[in-house]
Amino acid sequence: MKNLLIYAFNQQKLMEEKQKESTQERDSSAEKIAFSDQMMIPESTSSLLDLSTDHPHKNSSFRFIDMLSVQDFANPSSIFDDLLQSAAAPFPPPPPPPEYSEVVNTPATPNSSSVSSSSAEAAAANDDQKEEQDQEKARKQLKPKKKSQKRPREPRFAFMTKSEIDNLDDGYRWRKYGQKAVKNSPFPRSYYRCTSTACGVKKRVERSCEDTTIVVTTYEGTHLHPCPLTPRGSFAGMPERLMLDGGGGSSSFPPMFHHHHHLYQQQLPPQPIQHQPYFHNLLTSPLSFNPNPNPNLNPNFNHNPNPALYPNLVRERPFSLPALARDDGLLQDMLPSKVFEQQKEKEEED
DNA sequence: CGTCTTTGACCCGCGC
DNA sequence: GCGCGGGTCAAAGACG
Repeated sequence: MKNLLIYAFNQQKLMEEKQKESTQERDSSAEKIAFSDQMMIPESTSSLLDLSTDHPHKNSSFRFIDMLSVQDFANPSSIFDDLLQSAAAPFPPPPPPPEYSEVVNTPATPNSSSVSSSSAEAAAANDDQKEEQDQEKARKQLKPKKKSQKRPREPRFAFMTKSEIDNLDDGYRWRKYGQKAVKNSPFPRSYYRCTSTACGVKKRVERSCEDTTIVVTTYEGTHLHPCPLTPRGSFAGMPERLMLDGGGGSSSFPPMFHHHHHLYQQQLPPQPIQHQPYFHNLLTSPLSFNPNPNPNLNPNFNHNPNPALYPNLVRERPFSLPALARDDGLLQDMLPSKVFEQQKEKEEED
């Protein structure tokens, strides 16, 4: 299986940033364009992870979690910890705790009336619902929908994976609850929800229409439970502490990012890594997103790996950024417009 | 029988 | 107001 991790992002931060920009830079048309779909890509994630070469598990049944399981959990911190810190650096509140309230997690929309739509209002809405339910029942047999209760966007993180498998196994159990055709794309977008009760984490999986080997996975929300894996032995040989951390716990993100983070923290460990076949390519992608070259955001991150240190660089088929730039849907949501611009310029030069 | 996928319908936000 | 598109629901069916 080929896997290619490219980046992650916190879209909520983007929303805030977007709003900031829209108010502060309203006069700059160029900026307006730039932020139409801009994302922040913290440096810690601004490189593409290429897991495709020298992989011992060539068969298609290789599971995503297998790849994830090689992480070194001596350092249990998630890459997203850094990622969030990085992304949040210019912005005030860090991502909400698992028991976040809607207020906390409300997007920075000043005129949004949803800010106060937390428990009290929900209770009131419950009373209303009872009455409305009778009416609704009489009217239709549709389920009573919650009124006036806008759901704030959960923090979202997306990454691209070079894989032939759409639904990558990240250690959690997901239930597919929807599938929609994506505009301008022959590939549908699938919607998954974590099967654990009271865990509202969702993910969307979409395949790039330009590079069909690339799967875009967007995680939304925070896992409130440990990683349920796994009866199938995916964590075989994994240290217990790893299981405890397991990508769940405090981190809502795929366990792989722990490893990712770890590698970046070490900037390629000097000693040979046992699991290197999986991950030592991660830093060596020919594609390096770095729209925000601020070393202060994450000093641990080596965003410009030395090719001499990473001999596997450019071993895999180069990621088609122009193709991505033309992609629609999630890809456009996630790729920074600056990347698009740079690619455009490049194309124009050619 | 429980779990999961499929799929059409519905809801809702947004832009025009 | 209307249409469009994204996101979600839930019934029905498949599967082990």
